[in-house]
Amino acid sequence: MEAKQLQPEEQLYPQHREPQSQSQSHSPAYQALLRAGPQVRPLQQVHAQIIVLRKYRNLALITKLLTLACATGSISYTRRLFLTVPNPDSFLFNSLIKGSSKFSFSNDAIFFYRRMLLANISPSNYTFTSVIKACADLSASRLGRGIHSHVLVCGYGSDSFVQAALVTFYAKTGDLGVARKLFDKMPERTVVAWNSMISAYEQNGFSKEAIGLFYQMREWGIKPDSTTFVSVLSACAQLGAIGLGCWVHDYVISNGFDVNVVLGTSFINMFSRCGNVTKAREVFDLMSEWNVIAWTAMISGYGMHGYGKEAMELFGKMRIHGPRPNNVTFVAVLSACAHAGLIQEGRCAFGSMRKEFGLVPGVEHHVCMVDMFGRAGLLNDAHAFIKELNPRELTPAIWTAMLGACKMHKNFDLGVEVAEHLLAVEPENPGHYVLLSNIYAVTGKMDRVELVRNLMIRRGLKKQVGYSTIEVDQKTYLFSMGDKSHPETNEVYRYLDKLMSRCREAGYVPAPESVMHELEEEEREYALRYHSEKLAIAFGLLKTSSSVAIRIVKNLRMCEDCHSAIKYISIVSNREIIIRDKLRFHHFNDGSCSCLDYW
DNA sequence: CTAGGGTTAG
Repeated sequence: MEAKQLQPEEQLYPQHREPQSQSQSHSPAYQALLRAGPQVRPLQQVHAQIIVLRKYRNLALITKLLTLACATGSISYTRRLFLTVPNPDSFLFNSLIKGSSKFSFSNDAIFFYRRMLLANISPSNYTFTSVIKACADLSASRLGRGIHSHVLVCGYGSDSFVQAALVTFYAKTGDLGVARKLFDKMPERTVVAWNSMISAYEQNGFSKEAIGLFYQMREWGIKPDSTTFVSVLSACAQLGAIGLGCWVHDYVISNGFDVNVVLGTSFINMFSRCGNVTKAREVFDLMSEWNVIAWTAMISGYGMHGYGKEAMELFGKMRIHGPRPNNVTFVAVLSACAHAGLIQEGRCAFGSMRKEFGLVPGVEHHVCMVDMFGRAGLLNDAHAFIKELNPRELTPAIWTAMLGACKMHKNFDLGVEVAEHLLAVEPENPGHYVLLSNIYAVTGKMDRVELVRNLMIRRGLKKQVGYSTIEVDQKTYLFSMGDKSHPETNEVYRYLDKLMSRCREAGYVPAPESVMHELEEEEREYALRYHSEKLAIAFGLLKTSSSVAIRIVKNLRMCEDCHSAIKYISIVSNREIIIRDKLRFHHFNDGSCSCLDYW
């Protein structure tokens, strides 16, 4: 073995002397471990020396070796090492469980936890925090709840660290209510407890609740930290709440917070998703450290605004100065190409994934490629691309992208064929019914539309409800079609009617009824006039001064008629209107849209 | 001698 070739004494007693305090508190073997750091080969060498020097009964030494082994990412080495320890103590178990849950070896964390119980060693609050995190990461609901009762039996029910971990666990297993109950009953709520609960809401899509809790936290006089802001900014990004997002930015700057790479990336994401990609770039340029996530966030920001050239320029810089792009980076790059019609660049980037970066393209990348060809009207290229794929790679997502292209470029024969295939393999997805009925409607086959609609009803499926949000004075208002719950509903509808008649005077021609058919009964009453984005725009024009842009976030894609109407609204109201739909941004100004009708 | 909870990109 290695150890025979090495000269252990030399390794363990280096030429230079360590500082006194260090050499007093750490044995030479321990120092050797520290020098080796989290790298498998050096660790194995020190391990061999520990065996040669017969120090393998020193549990402190073995514990450090184990945690370092875990940190290398080699869980198999860690496991083998663990099995050689004759009598592990509680310290060793705690370190091991902590390490494996921290480095996402959740199953192993639970395995070690079980071994700990089998060895008759009582778990402590340290043990529980780690093992609960492992359960959270695995969404191991039953196991986690079992461990929760174990926590209570062992008397750690009111430990604030264990409680924070439990809040996160319940949030990740979908029990938001239980998480909130735990949070409410905490004897002392640390900033971490607040962060856990705010993130719990945000991660489950309850952005408004997350922001509400943030305001409550302020009322309680708890100072937020950068982790708080990461979650709050994520919520802002989801809602398009740029007012609050800017407030956070000012707060962070004026309170001298360090904008680390995580917080910086949150700002980039928030500003991009709230429609201000210039500001996102400013944050990017001011950061002092950039990881692959930060680069990807910025590229993706350009992409969703249709700034393909800027996205590719930044990607070019990343290739020279930045870290290795990963699969997510390529999703951002390829979708930027798709939204900007950069076919050649897209092909080239896709080809480089394997050749230059050793990355295997996945479903998401294939979808981007089909989407890119499809949008550009290159249906043959899209189809050819699909035919090149492995049969097992032909997921519904690929066909959905193809179907979208067929609808966009009015290739009905192929579209119907693809849609029927999709209906067969994913009968539970309402989106497919909607697209198929759209295709029938545009060809005037209204009897088929009715057929699809009835099929959908029989199968108990409901179309996703469209809604739009707008932020006024740092408050977010939500509008959906036909919803009249808003106190100023009548005013909004009246104003919208006036607005639309001015648009018609300016030359706007509404789409024919057949194109605008709706699948659900109640929606048929409200014709195209009342799609949610129009309501939100009307509200925004009523409530804001003429100097600010109207910013809307919509959960679905905009329909063609709204897209055309909003161009006219931007003329007659003389306002910049910025809409983020499900896929990308549309900046309307003076009668034209930044997407150049390419969407 | 050794250890502690929460957060980020499509």
